Amino acid sequence: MGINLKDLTVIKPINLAELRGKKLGVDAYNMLYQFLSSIRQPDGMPLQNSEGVVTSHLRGLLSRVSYLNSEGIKLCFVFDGVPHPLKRRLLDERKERKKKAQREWEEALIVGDLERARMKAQQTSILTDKMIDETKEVLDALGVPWVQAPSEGEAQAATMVRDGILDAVASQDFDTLLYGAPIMIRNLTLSGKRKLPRQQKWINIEMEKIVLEKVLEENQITQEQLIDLAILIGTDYNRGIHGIGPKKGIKIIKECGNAEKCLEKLDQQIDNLDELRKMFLDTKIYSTKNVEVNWKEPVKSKTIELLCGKYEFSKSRVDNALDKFFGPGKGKAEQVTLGDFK
DNA sequence: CCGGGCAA
DNA sequence: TTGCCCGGG
Repeated sequence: MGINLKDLTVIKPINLAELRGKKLGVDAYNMLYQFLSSIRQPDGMPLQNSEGVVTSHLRGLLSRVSYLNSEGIKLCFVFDGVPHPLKRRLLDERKERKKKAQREWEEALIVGDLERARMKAQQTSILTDKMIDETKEVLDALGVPWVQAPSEGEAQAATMVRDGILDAVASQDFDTLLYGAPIMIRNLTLSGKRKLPRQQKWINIEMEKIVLEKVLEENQITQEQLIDLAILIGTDYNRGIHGIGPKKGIKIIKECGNAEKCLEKLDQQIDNLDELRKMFLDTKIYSTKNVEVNWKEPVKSKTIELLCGKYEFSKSRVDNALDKFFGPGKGKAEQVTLGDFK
């Protein structure tokens, strides 16, 4: 789930109005996974149609997309392609953790501990290729564009922002900054409330804007140093140096200048250092060039056929969502905000 | 996660 | 209006 760069980032709270008229590249996997894991019943079961086809991801997608669209925010979904081989270790670890969570979910159900059951169920979430295909089909029906990245979606999205095709990348993951996305948006949600795991507490979640240039400026480091720092802390693609977190990491990278010198000083080693850097730095290698994105009106009949027919959503819910693409709110899209968005 | 419904 | 709970498929 990326690295924790929160301590080093300059976070600016942002509201929906500031995003009006903006084109956002959505880290599709990131968003769908959140839906799949959180839209669940008390016992932990996801939503499904009468044939047992899971629909939580589509349920979340419909409300998120329609709402943001009614606010004049244009989304372009960016899907992950083939993961870099160095990610294998992480993916295998995740798979094991999910197996364990599956067992614990079943155990919690037997004991009747619903809260624990739900929590464990969330951890079992696996976004399948089928779900990804279903999502693309629904997006097509809604007229919402999507892009298939050859490798990491975040690299693709970052490139599109740098190329001026999009305004920002929407993701929870700070990796987005490593890929050089000039602007990222976190917590692209509607209601600001979220339940804290294991606790009765609710906290307010605000949308956040993070400008890469400001992060570098604030820490007095270069993009290359940010990447080296992340590698020292540990990324999805490599284990970090034990005892080095954001705090010690920033200190030592500024002191030594680059990862090699840090490693020398710490008498440590990191495999594939150059390959890791290349992946974050030469993003274009891992992105498709000349992609085009177009926003269209939803095809109502197709949307209803899919969501109400195949997935058995209620007609009123789908109608309501579709209205947000046409109804009174549509005018908001025209009130494009000016300025350089920084 | 989010919207609708209903209570305060 | 605001807050909380529930159901969604």
